[in-house]
Amino acid sequence: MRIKDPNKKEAIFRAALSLVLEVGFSGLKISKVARAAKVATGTVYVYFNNKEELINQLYLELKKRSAQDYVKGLEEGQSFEDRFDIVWYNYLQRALEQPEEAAFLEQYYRSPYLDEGTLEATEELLLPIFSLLEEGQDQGKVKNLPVELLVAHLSGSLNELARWQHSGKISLGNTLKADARQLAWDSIKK
Amino acid sequence: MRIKDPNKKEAIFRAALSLVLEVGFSGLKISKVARAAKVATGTVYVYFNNKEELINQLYLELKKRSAQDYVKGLEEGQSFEDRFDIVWYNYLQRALEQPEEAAFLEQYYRSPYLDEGTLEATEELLLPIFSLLEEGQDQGKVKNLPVELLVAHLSGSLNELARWQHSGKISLGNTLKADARQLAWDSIKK
Amino acid sequence: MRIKDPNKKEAIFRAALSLVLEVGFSGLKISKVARAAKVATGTVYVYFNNKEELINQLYLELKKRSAQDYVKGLEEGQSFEDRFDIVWYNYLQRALEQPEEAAFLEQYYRSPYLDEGTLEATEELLLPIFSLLEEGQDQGKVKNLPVELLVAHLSGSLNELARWQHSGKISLGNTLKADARQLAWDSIKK
Amino acid sequence: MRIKDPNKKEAIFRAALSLVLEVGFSGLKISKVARAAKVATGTVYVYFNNKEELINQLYLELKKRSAQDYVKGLEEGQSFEDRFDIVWYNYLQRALEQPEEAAFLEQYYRSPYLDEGTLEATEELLLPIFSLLEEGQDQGKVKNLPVELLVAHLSGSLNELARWQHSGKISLGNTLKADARQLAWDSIKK
DNA sequence: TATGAATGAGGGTTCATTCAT
DNA sequence: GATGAATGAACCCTCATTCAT
Repeated sequence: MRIKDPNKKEAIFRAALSLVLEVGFSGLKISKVARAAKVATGTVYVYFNNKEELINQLYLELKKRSAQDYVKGLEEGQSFEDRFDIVWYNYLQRALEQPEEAAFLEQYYRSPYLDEGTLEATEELLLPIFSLLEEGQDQGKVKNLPVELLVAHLSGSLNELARWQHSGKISLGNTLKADARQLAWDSIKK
Repeated sequence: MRIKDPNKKEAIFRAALSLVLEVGFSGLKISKVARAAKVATGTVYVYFNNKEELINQLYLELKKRSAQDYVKGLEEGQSFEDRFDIVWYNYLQRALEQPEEAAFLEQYYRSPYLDEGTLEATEELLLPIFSLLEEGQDQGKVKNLPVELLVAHLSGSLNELARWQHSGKISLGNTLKADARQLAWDSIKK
Repeated sequence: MRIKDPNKKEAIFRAALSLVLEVGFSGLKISKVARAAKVATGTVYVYFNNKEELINQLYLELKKRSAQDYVKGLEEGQSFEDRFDIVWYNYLQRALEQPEEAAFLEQYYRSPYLDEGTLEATEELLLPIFSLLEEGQDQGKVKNLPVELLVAHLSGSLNELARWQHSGKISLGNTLKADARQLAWDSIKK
Repeated sequence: MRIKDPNKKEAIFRAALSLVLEVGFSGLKISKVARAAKVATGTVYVYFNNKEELINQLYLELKKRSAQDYVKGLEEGQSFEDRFDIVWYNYLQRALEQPEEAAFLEQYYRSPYLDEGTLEATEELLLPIFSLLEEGQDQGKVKNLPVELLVAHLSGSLNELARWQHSGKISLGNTLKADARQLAWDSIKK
């Protein structure tokens, strides 16, 4: 018996992701995914039981990878301000570099494929960010508002910046990124 | 002879909108829209040549209505701060009251129905908001950053707040709304 | 009560006929017929109970008109040869001048609208032609073959000539018409 | 892996043909074709991109097959009269045996599916018949008229005979066939 | 009678999924 | 496991017919 090829699963993920950016969620056809991944249609069903499972597994995968990215570079002994900066830049960086991801997630949340269980499984992935902000509050550096409010505010701003950049309405060079970070910081700082 | 019933067009709009929130864009079937609007399938085609046209007209309609809402209550002689407040609250209010609208717009931008021409037709609708911020900059009250950056930041934050409220992750009472407005204000003020 | 307008019925007939030539039988939509006849869709149903009836009445009408045309100019005292000539030319003339009619009839015979009763009602219309050939046989001028065979042969040839003319594959001037008549005559003459 | 089954394409052709005879061109529904061919609806689309393509490919196929039939039995060294006889009988035979073909072709020429390119592709298929008549003219056996006129006359007559036979208005036994051939021959012979 | 908006059954086509190889 | 032909439910849209005016 041959063994499942992890490269193929990854290729299918990649294909699905790039297709969502290209043709939207409603244009995501299994046959197109297969062609883009250079496998046969039926092969997709070797790795996923059905389209829903493919989409939900892809969601999970994306969330895990992004969560890892957000905390990249965080180390013991860094000041709160430094840690905030790192996370903020990580988040922006990923949003800018992976426009497919945002496209996918936006569509996923509104789609009939959304699975409550899968959703819950990813909630904890943002815990490090919540903790970070609580840490800032404990140090008296961040406004004493519900962290959910702060996270919604910050992530909403960041995602929108990436969207506008992607659609060409703004052009984020290093200066503008720093300006945006300043906006974020000014808003939450005590 | 019966004459075209404007209520029907509106009913179809409403039905389409609420279905997008319910089942997503990819679940938006004309037959379902018709049923929800309490008309026959064919009737939809009396008012719209095809699905694409329905969706684009709905987009235009939503944009126009929201643009009108944003500037509601603005009057001559108000201070910049007051005007900012009004627009900010108007925006939040509409986002909270019309979750279908956000659902529709998010999906529209990613859909194959997106029409460049239709898009352009709505660009000017945000001009009043851009002007307002420029007014604040002229008065030395708002940071001298590209207004696009400011608008992306503010609207991204507001939309995300509405999303989190709608999904139950936060609960925006009057106090929290005021807090959020403070976040916004602190971020852009000079 | 207003009275049915015979001009409208005729206009509908004309519209239907010209549309069949233009778009074929399967492209014959009641709404298009109505538009072409400059009446409202519903008006068609004032004059005909349904599409089938419209088509069958049109068929009958065409058959009657053409049968009248075929014997136009026939008079007492003409020789058989002259009478054959007249009928042959009449038939060709009508086929050439009314390409819509041929288009309609060909499609009608193959269509699900074909009605056995309507068909029978037109059989007698060709009797004069059958009689004419029998007359020729009685005079020893025409081959003693079943007249149906002769009529099929002659009408098939004539219709095809008109078709080729209409499609541009031949160009029937007076000389060629006379040549074709000679072909016909040589074939049936004893 | 299954491979495309050529029998299926042929089965679809057959099904389409017999349906045209049965219910006419406008009654030709892909779903009915599929059922008659004993395949699923979608399978038709494995072999043809759409209805138009099915119809045009069928047209081409029929034309090719009939053109082959017409010259069956022709051999070197046969006299012109023998060759004319063979082709004339071949043509009649096919018309009698394949009434679906005539039904299909008549409708095709009047249909919106008619494709100019496909049409041209079949024009050369009749060349052998044109050549045959020219040969007869060269030998001084056939009237010196445009061969198009002769072909229109002969084929029109033959097709109509087959139609009348099929509709029961005549009954072509061997004697009557010979009579009809004599009609044809008398008409074109010098 | 005349109109054209409204209806809904039905057709062409797509595509998630299955299955024979 | 891999393939892609085969399947058929379901979608968009059309159009004969009806109906309110």
